[in-house]
Amino acid sequence: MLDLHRGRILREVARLGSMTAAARSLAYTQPAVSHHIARLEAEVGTPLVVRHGRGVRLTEAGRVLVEHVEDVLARMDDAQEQIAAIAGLRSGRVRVAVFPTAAGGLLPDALARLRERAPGVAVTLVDAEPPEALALLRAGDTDIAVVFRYAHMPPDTDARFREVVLAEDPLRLLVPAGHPLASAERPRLEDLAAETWASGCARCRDHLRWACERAGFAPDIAFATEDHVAIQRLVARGLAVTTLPALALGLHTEPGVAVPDVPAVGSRRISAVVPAGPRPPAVAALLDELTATVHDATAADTTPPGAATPDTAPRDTAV
Amino acid sequence: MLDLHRGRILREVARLGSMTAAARSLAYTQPAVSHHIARLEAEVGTPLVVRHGRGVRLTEAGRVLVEHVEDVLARMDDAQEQIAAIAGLRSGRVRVAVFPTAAGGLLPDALARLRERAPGVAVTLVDAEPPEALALLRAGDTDIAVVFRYAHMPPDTDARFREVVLAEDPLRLLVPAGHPLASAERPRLEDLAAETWASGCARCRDHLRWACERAGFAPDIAFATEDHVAIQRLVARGLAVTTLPALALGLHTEPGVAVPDVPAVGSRRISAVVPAGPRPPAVAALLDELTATVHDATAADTTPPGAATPDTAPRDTAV
DNA sequence: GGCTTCCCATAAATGTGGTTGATAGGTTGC
DNA sequence: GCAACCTATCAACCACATTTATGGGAAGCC
Repeated sequence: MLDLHRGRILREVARLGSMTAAARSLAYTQPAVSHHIARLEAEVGTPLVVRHGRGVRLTEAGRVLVEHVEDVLARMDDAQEQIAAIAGLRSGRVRVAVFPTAAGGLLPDALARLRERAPGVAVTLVDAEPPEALALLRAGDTDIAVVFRYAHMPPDTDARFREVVLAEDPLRLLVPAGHPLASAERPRLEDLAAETWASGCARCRDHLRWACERAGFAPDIAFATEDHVAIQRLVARGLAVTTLPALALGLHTEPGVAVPDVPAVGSRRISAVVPAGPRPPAVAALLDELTATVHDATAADTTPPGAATPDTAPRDTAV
Repeated sequence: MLDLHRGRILREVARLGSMTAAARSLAYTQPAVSHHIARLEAEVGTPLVVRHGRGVRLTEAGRVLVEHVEDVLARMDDAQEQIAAIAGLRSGRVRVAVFPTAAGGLLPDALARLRERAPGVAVTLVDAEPPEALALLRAGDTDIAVVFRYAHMPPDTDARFREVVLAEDPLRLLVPAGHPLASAERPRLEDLAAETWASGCARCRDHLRWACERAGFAPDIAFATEDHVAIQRLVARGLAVTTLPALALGLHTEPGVAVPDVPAVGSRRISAVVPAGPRPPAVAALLDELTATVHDATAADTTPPGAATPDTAPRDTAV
């Protein structure tokens, strides 16, 4: 059996062309290196190096061996790295800051999967709207920020972080059951413009205004609440119409509201933002489970036909 | 650095599901195996096995490591096999630099024999006059230099190399057919001195001048060409006389030239020069076949009675 | 050519690490 | 609850790797 330790010494001899230099490089004495090479040669039964001027050159057999050793050493490094990742999952910690809807609609499933895969990882979760979540991330007070961004909002480019796109969350139109729009195949603009609107958080309101403006009217927004149950109940009572992300709709659908079978009226992009650079194993694992969760969910879910996953597999992009 | 030896022990533990069984299988004691696993775990910083009923099971980290170890062990076996192939002449490479006459008169037969004995050995051949061949050898750009040396040339003593004498190549006198000297049993000095001479390479010319001077005259050298066919044709046309090594004469004998049955007018020593020290198997094999080739050739060949192999069997001597 | 410098090979002494044998603790199955 | 079996730990022994010391050679530089 060839000893990898000796193989590494041979590699160093090959690289430096001298046993003495290899000894220096490896913090050995020269006779130690000499001895190891001799042992290696005895084991394989053929010369591996020949003296050449000052120093030594490899024979063909030596070159062949070094080539294999190179690959093997790289492979062992891989193994060690992989094990370190697993070891990290044994005692890791992840802090997640996540906007409320995802805290209910995405994280529980992802965390359950993580618990199964890495029971030792301790997860703490705080809910925070995207700006606050990113602030926490910048301050180093969270490891992952799960955020969303509407199309009209500019992506802030901060090279210190990476955005992993998780899903496109389509916006559905919500009207009271029995409302004329409930059965309309294509809502007419003037009908929408005549409605009273309810809306959620500040960013959602901004988006609603932006989208309506682009369509050619200014919505009459009479109600504003971040609670998606409350907002649905306002609709159910016939007080307003609204738009709601499919994710929120999946958490709770109030009786008395109708979701017209019309194309999505827009969408928001849900992403996980993490610090750039190497990720601690626990963080990488939770990211994995997050992407896997949304992938499984959208694959199984046929209700929201506009609910499109990103065209390509979730990939890292500069924020 | 992960020790492959321990990796193999872990593999056996994984295979058999028990340290005791692995110890039996590897002819170790149980504590030895236990100790090795513990060391391995200390090195990677995470448990690799967990007790499970009677025996042990691998953790995920353990499974990952075993997987890598399997591949690495296979790879090391490949390496050993490949080296064994080189050592066993089933593979390998030899580079030969050889002077032109020997490239035609010696190498083809020797290489054919080598091919038969070691079909896997790849040979590359370049022709080079002795000084260039030795330069290639010194630079490490060839494994064997086949060279010749006239008696008047001093052997250069370079302890880094070994000279294996292959043959003494006698110089034959060549005259036009029908020439008075063609039938002379002993050419008279004044007849030779009166002739016009042709000669080959620079070293051959030097030797001709040196030999003639020793005999007591200065030759009139009118023609110089390294091509031994050209030189023979000059003789055949009656333009000159010359000397030619028997080896060259064996390659081609031009109609119209006569080789007087007189003692050889000198000789050159043909040698193979190789780096001192242990020889790669393929190099040693080609050296063998070279000596065997000249031995067989001179044994079978009765035409040049003066063509003497060295008194002793070819042996290594410092150049 | 003689000198210095650098490199490899070998031999003996030393220290670290592997192996062994004995033993204790824990789990399974009857 | 007992017996069988397996792993963990400890101390002693042994082997091997490494070091220190030394000699021989080759390369480069006056």
